[in-house]
Formats: sequence, C-alpha cells, structure tokens
Amino acid sequence: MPKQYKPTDHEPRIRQKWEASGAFHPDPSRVLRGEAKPYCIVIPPPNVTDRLHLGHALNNTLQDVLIRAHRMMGYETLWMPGTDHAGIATQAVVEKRLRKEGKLKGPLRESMRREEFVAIVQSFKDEYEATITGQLKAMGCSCDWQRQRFTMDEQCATAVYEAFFRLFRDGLIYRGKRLVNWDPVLQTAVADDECYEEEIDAQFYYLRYPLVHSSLPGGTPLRGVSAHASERRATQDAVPVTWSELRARGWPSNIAPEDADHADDKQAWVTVATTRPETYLGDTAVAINPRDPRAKALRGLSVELPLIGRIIPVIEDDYVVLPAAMQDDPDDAAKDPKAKYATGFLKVTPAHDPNDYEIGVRHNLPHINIFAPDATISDKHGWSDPTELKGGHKLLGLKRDDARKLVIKEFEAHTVGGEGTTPLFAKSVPYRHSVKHSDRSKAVIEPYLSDQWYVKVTDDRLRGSALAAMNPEQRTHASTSNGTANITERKPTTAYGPASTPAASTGDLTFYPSRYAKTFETWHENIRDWCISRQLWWGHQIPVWSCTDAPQDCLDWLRLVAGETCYLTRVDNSTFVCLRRQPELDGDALLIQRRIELCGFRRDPDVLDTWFSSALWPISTMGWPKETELLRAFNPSSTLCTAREIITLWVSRMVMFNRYFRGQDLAASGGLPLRGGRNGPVREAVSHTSSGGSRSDAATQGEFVPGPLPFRDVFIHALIMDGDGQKMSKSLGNGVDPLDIIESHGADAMRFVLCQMTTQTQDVRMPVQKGPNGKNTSPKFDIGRNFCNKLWNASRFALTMLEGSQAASRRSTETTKKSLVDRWMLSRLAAAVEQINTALANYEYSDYATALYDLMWRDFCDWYIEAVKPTISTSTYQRAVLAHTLESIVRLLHPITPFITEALWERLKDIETQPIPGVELSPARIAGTLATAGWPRVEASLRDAEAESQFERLRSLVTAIREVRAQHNVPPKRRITLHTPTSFSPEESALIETLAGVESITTQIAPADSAPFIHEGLELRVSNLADAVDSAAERARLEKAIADADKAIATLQGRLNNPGYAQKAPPAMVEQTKSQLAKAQADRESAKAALARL
RNA sequence: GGGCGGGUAGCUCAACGGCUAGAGCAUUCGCCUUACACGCGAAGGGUUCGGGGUUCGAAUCCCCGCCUGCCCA
Repeated sequence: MPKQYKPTDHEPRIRQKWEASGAFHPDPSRVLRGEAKPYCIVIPPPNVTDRLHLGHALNNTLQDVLIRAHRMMGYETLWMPGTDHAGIATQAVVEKRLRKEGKLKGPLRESMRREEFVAIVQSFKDEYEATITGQLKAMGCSCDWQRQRFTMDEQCATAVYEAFFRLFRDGLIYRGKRLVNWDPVLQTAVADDECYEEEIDAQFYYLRYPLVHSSLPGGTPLRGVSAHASERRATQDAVPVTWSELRARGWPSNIAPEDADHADDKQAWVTVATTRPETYLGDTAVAINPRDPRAKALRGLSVELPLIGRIIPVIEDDYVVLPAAMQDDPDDAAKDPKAKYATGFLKVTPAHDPNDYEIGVRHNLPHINIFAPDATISDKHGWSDPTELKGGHKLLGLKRDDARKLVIKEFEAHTVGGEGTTPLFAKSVPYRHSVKHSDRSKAVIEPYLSDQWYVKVTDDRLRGSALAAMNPEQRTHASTSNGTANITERKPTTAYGPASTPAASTGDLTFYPSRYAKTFETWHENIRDWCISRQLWWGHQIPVWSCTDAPQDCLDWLRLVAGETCYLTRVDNSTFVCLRRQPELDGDALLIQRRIELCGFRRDPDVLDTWFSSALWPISTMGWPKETELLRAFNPSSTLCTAREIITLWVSRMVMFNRYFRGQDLAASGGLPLRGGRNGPVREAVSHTSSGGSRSDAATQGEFVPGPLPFRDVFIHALIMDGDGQKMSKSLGNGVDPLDIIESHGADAMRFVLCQMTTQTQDVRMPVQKGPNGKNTSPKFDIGRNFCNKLWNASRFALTMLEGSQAASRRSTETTKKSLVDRWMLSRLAAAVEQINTALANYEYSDYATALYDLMWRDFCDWYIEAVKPTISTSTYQRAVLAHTLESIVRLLHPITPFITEALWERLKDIETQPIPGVELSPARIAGTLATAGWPRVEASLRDAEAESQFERLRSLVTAIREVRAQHNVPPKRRITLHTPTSFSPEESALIETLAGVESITTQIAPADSAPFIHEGLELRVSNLADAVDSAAERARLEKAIADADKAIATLQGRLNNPGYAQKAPPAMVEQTKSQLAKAQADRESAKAALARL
C-alpha cells in the first residue's frame, strides 16, 4: 500500500464495480412479498440548465448517506434519480445562447417555429443531463441509474396530462386573470427572477380629479358591471360636488390650504400623486386611508376622470399611505419615503399595478386594460370606446412615454369642472425610484393583465389534506388538546425504527428541524390559488383546446363523447375542452382533437409551470398513473431531503398531489386500508352532476379520502455561503465546483466535510480561496483529505500487523488475555455506534461525522494503536479487537466516504481473526461489495465504565508527563524515569511506559535534578531528563498549577457556599462539586509543597 | 409589513439549564519517534453582541436593544 491515499487511483474503478454489481437496483417485489422493508428517496431533480454546484453536492451527499446506511441496514433501498426541465430557466438560457450565436433576432415567437425551438432545447437538455449524471456518479451517489427519469420524458408527461385532466374534471382547475410581468418588446410574460430593479430619475405628478355624485345605487358605481356600460351611464349622470357641500359633509377646515380657490360654489376635487399619469385611463377608483380625517366627507362620492369622463368611486383602504403631515408618529413618516410625496389619495389602476390589483380584489373593482401587447395605448384590449367620450382618443396608439407627456399637457390645458380656473395638473416633483426592467430586452416591465390557468389549491381536498398530513406534534394552530402552541423540539428517536410504513398518511409528515413545520403550516393557511400557465414553449403544453362561439353541432357531438377521454366546460360563450392523453387512449384523444380543430378549436399555446410536473415527481417516476409494483412498494417514500426555499414551492405541492391522486386511486381500487384505520370501505360512487363525468372514474367522485403522503420525513438542510456569508453564485465568481474538489481532494474528502458542516443551522459558511490550479476551493476540504489519509494509514498499519502476524499466531507465546486497552477500545466503539445510530435517525450529520472523526483519529489512532504496538504481535485477542474495530469504523464510515472504505474493505474482508462477542459484522449480500455489507451491530454490553475511567486516568497522567517533557525539550527518543508515591499494575506501567516514553517507574525518591508535576493531588517527579532541570521554569510551571487550582477552588467553593445550591441542586451534582473541590485543593497543596522544595 | 435564523478563540463551528465554555484550521515551540509531515507531542488564545430578568446555577430560558442573513407578501 502506498503511503498516501490517492483518490484518483481508486474512485473510477470502484464506481465501475458498483455499477456492475447491480447493488443500487432494488427489487420492489421483495418489498411486496414482505422480504424486506422499503427505504426510498426521490431525488430533488436538478435543473438541466447548468452543471451541479456545491449546494447540489451537499444535497446529494446527504441523500446518499441515508441511502447507503439503510442499504447496509438491510432495507430494500431505492434512490430514484432524474432531472427537471426547468421551463423558464432553461428556455431563457437557450434563448440567450441562440441570440449570442446570432441564430435568433427579434421576438422568439416571430423568429422561430415552436417545434424548431423545442428541438434545440431538447439537445441542450441532453447535454446537461449527461453532465449532471456524470457529476452525481463522480460524487459516488448510489442512485438506481436504470430507473433515471426526466420531468418531460414520456412517462412523466403521461402523469402530468393525467393529473391535469383529473383536476380539470374535478373542478380544481379554472381560468382566471392575473397580473404578469410583461416584456413589451419580446411580448411575453417573464418571471420575477428574470427582472432586475434599476433606479431611475422620474417625477411625481400631481393630478386633480373633480368630485362628483354618482347616480348609481348605493354610491358604488362600477360594482360588478363592465367598464363599457358604466362609462356610458356615468357621462350622463355626473353631478359636480362643490366645496361648500364638501364642508357640509365634514371636510376638515384646516386641510389643503394651498388650494387658494376653494370657492364655495366651485367644483371640488381631490389630488392624486402618481409616477405614471398615463395609466389614469385605467383607473377604477380613488382610494383614501380610512384614518384620514377627510375620509368621512368623501364617503359615497365619486370622481370623474378628465378627458374620458369615467365615474369612479372613492374607496377606503388601509394600504394608502397617509401624507407625512397626518401621520401620528413622525418616525413612521420618516421611514416611509413615499409619505413625503403622498397626498393621501391614490389612483387605483388594478390592471396595471400589483398593489392596485390587490386593492381591486379587496373592493371588487373592475380591471381596465389600456395597453396593447406592445404597450401602446389601445382601446382594443379591455378599454372600450374612448372616442365617444371627451377626447381620450387622442392618446390611442401612443407609447407609454408619449402618452405620459400628452396626458400632462392635456391636464395642464384643462381645468376642474371644465370651466373653472384651477388646472387639472397641479405640479410635478422630481423622484428617484427603482423600476423593474426585463433582463433580456432591458425594456421597462409593464404589469399586464392576462388570462391564466389556476389550480384551486385553496380547496380543502388539496390545502386541507396537506395540513392534515402534518405530524400533530409539529402543528401550532391546529386544535391540539390544550389549544396551546405545541412544537416538539426533537422527535424522541434514539434508535433506528422502521423507515417507511406502507401507507403513511394523516399525521405522519414530520419536518427536521421542526421549525420548518411552521413554514409549511403558515403557507397553507395563507395559500392562494396556484397560477400554472406560463407563456413559454419549453414545457408541458396545456392540453386544453378552446373556441369562442363554437358551432352547435360540434358542441352537441362533444357532449356525446365527453367522458374518459375528454371533458368540457363553458365560460360565457367560450368552450374549453381538456383531452386526456394517456398513451392507451391516444387513439380516441387524437380523433377528438382532429374533429374539434376542424370546428375552430385551438390548443392553448401556454405550457404548465415547471412545479406542476415536479409536484408529481414522487409518483410519476414510479409509473403513475399505472398501478406499478414500484409505486406500491415505494410510495410513500421515506425522506425528502431539500433546502428550505423549496418548502412552499415544492414540498407543499407534492403532498397535495400525492394525497389527492393516490386517494382517488385507492378509492377506485376498492379502498385499500390506510394506516390507522381511519377509513373503512370507501363509499360507492355518488352521481356527478356536472357534464361529462366519466363512468369508470365515478368512484372517485364520492366522498374524498386523502391518500398517502409522498414521503414521511422532510429534512431541510443548510445553504452553503461563502466566507463572507454571501450566496455562492456564478456572477459573484465565488462558487466552488464539486468536480474540482473531487479532483484535488477526492469525493470522500468533499463528502466528509459537507456532512461535518451539516448542523441544524440555517446556513453554513465556507471560506473560498483560489487553489494552486487557479480554481476556487476551500481550506475546509483539507480536513476531509487529511481524515481519509489518516484512515488509510491506520489501515495500512493494522494490515501489516494482522497479515504479518497470522503466521506468528501459532507461536506458543500467544496470549488471549483481555487487556485494559482492548476493553477500553471496545467500549469506545460501542458508545460511538450508539451515538451514530441516534445521529442518523435524527438527521444529525455533523454528529455522525464528528463521532467517527473522534473514534477513528482520537481513540483508535492516537491511543489504541499507540498503546498496542508492543503487544499486538503476541496477542490473538488484541489482533481480533484491532481488526473488528477497524472494520467497524470502515463500515460505519462507508455512507459518508464510500470510495476509500470500499477500497480498504477489499483488503480487510479476508483477514481472519477470532470472533469478538458482541461485535457482529455480517457478510455482504453481494460478495466483495462493502456497499451491501451489514451495518455493524455492537452490543451495548461492551460499554465498560471501569475500563474507561481507568484508561482516562492513565491518559491524563501520560499527558502530564508529556507536558513536562515538552517543557524540558526532552528528545522524543529519550526514555525517562517516573517517580511516584503510588504503584501501578504491570499492565498500567507498561502503558505509561509506551505512551509517555518512560523507561522505568519507581517509588524511590527522585534525585535533585528531577522535575516535579502534580497528578490527582499528588506530587510526582520525572528524572533522567537530558538537561539539568531549570528551576526557574519549574517554578513558573508550579505557580501556574497553583493559579489554576486557585481559580478552580474559587469557582467550586463559591458554588458550594451558595446556600441554595446544596438545597436545590441534584445531590449527585453537589457530590461531584465536592470531590472536584477536594482534588483541586490537593493539587494546590502538592504544588505548593513541590514549590517549597525547589 | 409578516415569519424564521444567526451573532461563542484570528477563521469555520460545537456545547440543547450543571465538568475550569470545547474541536478543526491558523499561530508559537519541539520533533522526518520505522502507519501517516495530508503526520506526532506541547503551548498561547474567549467580558459567549449589549442591557435587564427568571434560576441554587444562564452561552443556553424570557424581555428590550444593536448588527446580520433568509423566506413569504
């Protein structure tokens, strides 16, 4: 064996060995036949946009640790791998690439055919999928590569279309409007993360809106009626409100003194402040804060929008910022920069501002879209008939900036009430603020209202079942027995229990760390319907065909064929047809598709949100909607391992979908019993009233019983930050590539460090430096590399001892005595195994790795190996302890550092030693493959408190002697003499001599040139040091010993002098303190005596 | 605005109401002691962010404040 462990000499070969062994490809039928318990993790599928970064390395290492540990524990273990198509991100990356290469100019939709583009993305995906798979393999991930999936492959797509169809049929998908970030240049919606904010210098414009009475009933014009109709009516009905009338209604007299001409008989107005005057065309209300003293006077009044004459209500909403002067707390005003500019009146444009949109929802206001897709003013997209009104037509066709200028000009030219002296335009003030821009076109984003598809996750069948899935101990708001907050800090798991129960369901979803349960809970309590349509080409195209004013005969025919293959709904005069596109039904679906397309139906061009397919991942990868063996054996899976940012986007949706669809499946198949016996036989189908309910699915229309969870445990791990606490990212250049680390330090070193870093905190820091090859690395990985090298050398030493002495074992001098160090080592091993099992069961990776670090390095290498050097070649038993301890360490480490342990085990596995009772190392299921070897079972009876305390005393004595040696610069090879008033057993003496470089131990008086030291309250001496003893140094050392003892005495005495302590503290604690005090006092006395003799 | 974290040695982190607050790296000193210099032995280094409180006892629990990060809106 070489002196240093070189990962590259072993990793590729071991990867091949694993792959050839089939060790990672489980057999579901073993689970179904009851031969093995299942353990399963579905990988959070990485995006195919890019290669994996260090965060992925962490995420997947943690999964592999669980997978490998359970495989060794005897579970039938499945780690399902795959990748995600990542719609928006991937499309953006490919589009950018094409533009860079000059292959794409202008808007995508006009420059390229859909099929053409999708094909390019497909090949891009193939490239990255291969890269990602290679990276995972390089890390040693023991995925079932034969079952690898992709969210857009045929199997997953089948699941997506089936799920969409069922939700559509069950009334859980509907069409609605939503504000999107619209890029007017590319004419597409873009996601939030494709926008950037940029500060620009702009103006706050102050516009006057004349007040009028509305003749509409209830003083709430526009409510629930179309904008078109109300505009007409409003123009005829407007009656001005005068200032005198306003004062009569309670308008405060001290308000708005700057408006000099508040003549009693003149029409009154309100002044709104806005940065976007042109959007006034889409205003549907003016809002005021209810705490505003003017609010009461305005209640029930309206304003008339100049130039277009629309009458819109004055409403009250908390969102409106009070002007700085009106705020109770001047500090609040200072905090909100807008308060300085606010007038207290907010023009509300629900179709063109996200906040206004919310106000619109709260007050049921109409949305009036005033822009064409290219962001020019248009009367064709929601704003109707400006030409009949008072001059709004001048604005038609103008771009946003031009429209803004013209609006200001018009407002300057006109006056309140049409004939007054007060201009509609009050003033403008410079204002710097940040505005959203599109990454790709740099255009200013327009919030734009458009039709979208939604999943009604607020329905109790989805939201409700997600909340019900939670472990009751982790719920805070549910009706717990005493109604108080009740979050368990930690699940009291101390041993490895069954990892997966076949039908985990209600109440089984448990978060680690538990605090994340709250994130999950509050998300569902405040959940909103989920917008699932995206204006992209890369993704699952929505399987809905629609037609406005479809021919009657076509509709009649559709009603006839509606059922298992298609489902239709009507909204106003539009018909929407959803086709079910399971492969076996494709014939029918295709027929219907052709027919309706001939009738004028067109398929929705949008694709589904990527999370829709991700939400199905735990079942789609297993073949759903087919009732496969895999699905039955491995759903629910055991653990989901992910980062916290994904709890809301992904975890929630997987829980809802798994429970919903599997609930339906189970009901349809006669209601398989769910755990806990909550549900008896599912009730027979009740008739479904809406059109098109299918026959075979009738059973699913009955009372809904949620099905099993997608997984039982959710482990949320930390995010890796750089040394400054910043996220690692490409643009910052602070990212670390896992492959670089694997190359420089080895996969095991990387994995070890990542595990050791994984505590329960929210994020961990990893200082980043440039390595010798110019690539980013971190000094942290040296820990792992050194650790592996240490293990390698410990094994190297052990192997020479074991191999070399196999022949010697037949010699007559052999002893089989159980020595102190052997008992101590086995005791340490038993303790470590217990600690490791507990850590694993609670996802405490750092504890797991640290326990092994200490066991291997501190206990095994520093003390055990050093101690047995003189005796190992003549003790059969000791060699057996050495071999068993080392092999246990290697097996326990395998989940963290699979390569080096596999390489070492190839040599260790054939060493023959006598058995050690209480240590069970069962053979590998696949011969010669550690990955399938048994998890070490070490009996707790090997714990030996006496051996541990006896060894601990020797160890502290050895350390004390070494300290004196170091102080006197005694050469390591020099043997010295220990003078002690007490005697040691021959076994103890031998250990002291070996470990402390002592030649002889004597009770004889030490010569004058010896060095005193204190151990357990006694003065001991060492002599025969190389140089004469330096009494000044001795004095300093003894004085320090006295000072240390004094400090301890003060602390301990103070504790005992506290009257409450003896009374209230546990007696054992008090006893301990007393003995500590006695020892400290003895130390002190001995040191003083030694000092006096100097 | 709501929610959740973090602040302990120069750095990265432990310590989960009870040993004189511990590791690794870095620093200093001595060693190529024949498993390992990616190593061995030893040393120095802490007002546990600040202030109150609860307790026999607080880094730990509670309150206030400061700094810092993340998620949701």
